[in-house]
Amino acid sequence: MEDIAQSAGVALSTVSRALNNDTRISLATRKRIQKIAKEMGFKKNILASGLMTNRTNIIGVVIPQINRAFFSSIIYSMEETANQMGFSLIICQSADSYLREKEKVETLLALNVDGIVTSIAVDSKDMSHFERARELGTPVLFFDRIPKVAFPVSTILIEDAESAYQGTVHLIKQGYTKIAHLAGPTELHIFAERLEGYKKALTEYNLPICDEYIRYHKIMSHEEGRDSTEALLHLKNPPNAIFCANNLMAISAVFHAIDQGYRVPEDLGIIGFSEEPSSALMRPGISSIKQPSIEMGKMAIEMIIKEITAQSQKESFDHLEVILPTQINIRQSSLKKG
Amino acid sequence: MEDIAQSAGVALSTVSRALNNDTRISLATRKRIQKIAKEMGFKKNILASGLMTNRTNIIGVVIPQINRAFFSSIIYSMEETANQMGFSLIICQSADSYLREKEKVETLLALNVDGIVTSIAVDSKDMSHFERARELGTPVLFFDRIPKVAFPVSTILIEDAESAYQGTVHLIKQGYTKIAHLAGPTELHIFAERLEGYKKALTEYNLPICDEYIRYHKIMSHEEGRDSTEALLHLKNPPNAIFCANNLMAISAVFHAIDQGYRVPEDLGIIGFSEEPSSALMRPGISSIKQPSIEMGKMAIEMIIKEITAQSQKESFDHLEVILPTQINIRQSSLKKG
DNA sequence: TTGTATGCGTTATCAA
DNA sequence: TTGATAACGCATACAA
Repeated sequence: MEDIAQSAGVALSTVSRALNNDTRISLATRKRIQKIAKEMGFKKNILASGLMTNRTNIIGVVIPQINRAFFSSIIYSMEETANQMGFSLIICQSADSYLREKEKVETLLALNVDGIVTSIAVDSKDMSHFERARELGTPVLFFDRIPKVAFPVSTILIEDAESAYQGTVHLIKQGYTKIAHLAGPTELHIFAERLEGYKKALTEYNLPICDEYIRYHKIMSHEEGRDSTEALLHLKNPPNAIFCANNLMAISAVFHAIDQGYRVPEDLGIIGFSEEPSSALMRPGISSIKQPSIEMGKMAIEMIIKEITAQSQKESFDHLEVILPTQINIRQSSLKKG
Repeated sequence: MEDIAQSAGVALSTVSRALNNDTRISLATRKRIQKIAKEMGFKKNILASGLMTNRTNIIGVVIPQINRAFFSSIIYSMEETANQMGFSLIICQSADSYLREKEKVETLLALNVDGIVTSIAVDSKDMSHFERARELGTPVLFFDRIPKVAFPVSTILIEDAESAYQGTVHLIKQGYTKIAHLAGPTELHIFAERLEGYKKALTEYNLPICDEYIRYHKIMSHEEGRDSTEALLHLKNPPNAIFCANNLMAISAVFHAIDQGYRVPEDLGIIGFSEEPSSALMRPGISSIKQPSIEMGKMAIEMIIKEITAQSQKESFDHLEVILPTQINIRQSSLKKG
């Protein structure tokens, strides 16, 4: 910057102001200085700038694991949105560990990120790390996996209970009478909700809620899905449909059943929650409740930036609790009636 | 830090040294200061620190698009590795646009990242932005999609040509005689290599290289794969096997062919390059050449950190050109002989 | 082993 | 409208 000042014959502070488009500097010199800066290939040091302004234009993102279709789609959308708005993203994985989540949040705060957007770990014991962020004046936003306890920040969710209800009702209406559920870890709000939606549908249609039809999973991996499907099919009174709390388990269930000689959807109807890119491509196509991951990512970044902006201008900001609708994509795997 | 200094009754600089574990400070006071710092919940401002040290412990990653199985798996592995080594990752998408890639690199440099790890965009015209990084002393590493022109940085590749050759030979040995190729954009080194490997196999086994059997794609999306498969199957002399340069097109090809009444693998054998998580789960299982994405991500981060470390200690560093082996996973989609 | 003083690159304050 | 200078939070050369 000093070189520019010399070259333009002005003071350092003038250069700074000109580059920040400060209207107090005459348009003429502003343009002139900006031109020189460009010629000299000047790029301002955001660290130094951030030291004074307390703004880095970096948003920290903490998610359990990036290489899952839902999260990678969210991150895709977040980065696209952040890019458009002039922000960068530091992305961290908690690996579903409370301790690591906590460390990551500390690191993000040490890096002076402008805000933190997160989907919490399964075993997050308390929210002290996020409270600390708020104390330091760093906005926090939760999406998808939000804390069960109320917390004064914005949240973005989908209609988990309602969607699970709809998915189960769909199975019932297709004529399936014995419906099992591959559940996620119900410590997490979203999976508890999905379980509730499933139960509500059964109750409403006078079907019994049968404990051995409900299986809980921690990782919700292919292996877990396969093993649970195996177990269900070996019951004395096996189910004829399965509602899965994620999509990977649904895929496992479909193809494990087929491998065992069952016909899908005739003998066993299956619907999953959330989609893989290939869900629609494979045969049978996997029915699923599609989460609006693109919208969710976009909205999360837009909301946190709004809060960041409000905060740096010392305006008040009302936290929002957004609930996004899902879309139920019925494919062959649950179409008994065709 | 000043508060700590007061509380400990020492000078600011002593605190700084103690927190950095400088051995010139006696172990006793070091421990004492560190304890006080922890009690006071002190976290050093990495921005301010980076201003002096020129180290941020942030690595910039620029990839075309994050929500693709290969890249999200790489990023997963990179973040895991970076986390272990005390680094954070800023992740940017180029969306396969030269301009955006260039802007992103500029931003990363303005943020004083310690290094840049990247897989270049399809239409990257020149490498001036990466040259600039090098001029500024910021190490650069290319993986997977590397520039065609030589560039004095480390690179990590897989055996593209050899793997494509092996995949094609596999099809030939299964008894397929008319083998098509769904190619990627050959502006990119890796896809040019895959095409060459395919051609080499045909030549070696005295099969003709037939222009209408080779189809080029830019996005390599599901739609492109489906349309190309459709076109191939409508040829007067249609192929009886397809080697695909990515996996999404392979999945599209398999299920489009099945939908059209072809039997896979009997009528049409298909093998893809790179895997989706569900490749092994679906029926037929999709044969594919598995890229070692986890190893690649790990190695990329380890190598760039080595270079960063060498650089900050002003040691010399020899750039490496690593080539990783692939693994060919034969599944039902290409097993004509069973 | 510790303290003092200065610098990193930028923005903000105050004066001109 | 511009300039001089302090300040941001930390690290380091030099002095003690």
